[in-house]
Amino acid sequence: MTPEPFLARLIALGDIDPQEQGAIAAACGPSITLEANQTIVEAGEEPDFSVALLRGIACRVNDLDDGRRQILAFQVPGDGVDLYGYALKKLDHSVVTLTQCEISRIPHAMLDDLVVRYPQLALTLWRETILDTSLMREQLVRIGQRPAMERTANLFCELIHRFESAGFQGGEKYAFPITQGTLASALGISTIHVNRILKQLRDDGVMMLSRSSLIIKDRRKLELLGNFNPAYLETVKLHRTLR
Amino acid sequence: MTPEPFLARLIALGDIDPQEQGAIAAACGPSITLEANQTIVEAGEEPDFSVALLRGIACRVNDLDDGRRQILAFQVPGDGVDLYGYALKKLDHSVVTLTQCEISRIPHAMLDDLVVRYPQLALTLWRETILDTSLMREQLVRIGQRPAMERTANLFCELIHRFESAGFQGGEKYAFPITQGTLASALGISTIHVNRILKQLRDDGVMMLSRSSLIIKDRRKLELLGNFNPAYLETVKLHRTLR
DNA sequence: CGTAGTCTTGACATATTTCAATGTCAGTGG
DNA sequence: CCACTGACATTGAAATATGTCAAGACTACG
Repeated sequence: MTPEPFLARLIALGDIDPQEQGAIAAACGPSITLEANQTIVEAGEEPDFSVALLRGIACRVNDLDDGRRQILAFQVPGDGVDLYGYALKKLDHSVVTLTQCEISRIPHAMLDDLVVRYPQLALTLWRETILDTSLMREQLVRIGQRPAMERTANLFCELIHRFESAGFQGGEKYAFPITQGTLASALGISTIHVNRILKQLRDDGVMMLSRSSLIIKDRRKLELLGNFNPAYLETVKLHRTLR
Repeated sequence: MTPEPFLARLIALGDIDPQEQGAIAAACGPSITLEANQTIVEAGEEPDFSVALLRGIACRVNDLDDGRRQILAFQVPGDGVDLYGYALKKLDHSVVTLTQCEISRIPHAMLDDLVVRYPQLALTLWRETILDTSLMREQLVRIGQRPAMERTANLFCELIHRFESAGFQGGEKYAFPITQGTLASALGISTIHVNRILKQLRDDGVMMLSRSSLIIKDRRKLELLGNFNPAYLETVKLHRTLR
């Protein structure tokens, strides 16, 4: 029942004392397992709970009427995937699983209680939603300013970095059962173009994305190609505390 | 000294009682006037205050080392332009003025006090940052999924909508002293292409963007071209309260 | 063993960028 | 009042990146 990855993340984000940790743990519902390609929460809903991702990869998506889909952000274990729904109530985008996932629900009523009793905790949850926004800003720069190759390489740099922060020390091989079509929705380019870019990365000995694993051959070169600067991922370490 | 537009926005966003309103008003520093193209806060800084925009148009930007610039969001009067800096401390992007602006600073120390004393206010400020994120998500869809014409029309639809919400009932003419180069940075296309799109919109009798004003000839057509659905802007009306 | 989903590749169409030249306008100082 | 300047806008032509279409190959799974 203990939602470790989520707790670990909050502790990394804020100065949470044992009492607060206990309160959070108590607020988290039992772990639920979902298959790949299932909707965790859907745009337009007004759920009375928020969700923490404990295992697996999910993503936030915004769908247009005509079927176009933009992936806004990938989510890794420990992320609060719809905390924004707590402050906002009505969801303006969906969260769906990309692999099998394990999640835990946190009733909004419990959060009401927590934020009133523990201002520091409220601030930390607030910070979690803001860091999420940080990723989205970076995604915006990626899609708005970087050409396809740089864009793709840059995204993989971020993902590797985040996998490591979430505790996967893959070395050079990572489990990554994500289709090229999914990558296309994230990168804002066509599936076929994703394929071409991946081929080039493969041919150039930079990385290989096969069926369900990602193999990094030359991380240095990948970071160069992606013009990657991890500064925005390290902001995590800097934060204010009310104590 | 009263930061009306900002107060008005918070009241619209949350259930703020008179005592809380007074506390916010007291926390806001004197109004400061800035010229166009000045930096309000800069990425990398760790300011000890946050800023509310009272008059004028500003934008959040993320600059790359090599000079590329992505505009993340436009800001209109009433917006809190760097509240995220309160929760995060170290800024990961800059905010710059696009026109002459009037701002007010709110010391973080005051905010510390406010969020501890008034949980409802903390939630409202949190919500303000989240709504900001909503706009960024929409920007992401715009840039990732919409071709240049739709993208441009869609952005103008959003801007008009927000100008109106902020109290400008222009009818068909809006003050909009924004250069095509700025629009290009926001839209993720080249300045020259922006020019071509604007020409087409002009030739088709949809809208005209001249020196410093925006004239909407056929709003219906603009919304059609932009595939505009204002749902995400209306989320504002739905929110939870701790009372 | 077939089927469905994904991946791969090539040829071609289109959108967008880049380059280069010219035009417009507001402000400035003679 | 006029010439000059600098920032911005406009346009065309050529180059490039990316999308679309079509066909075949691979793989997992029933």
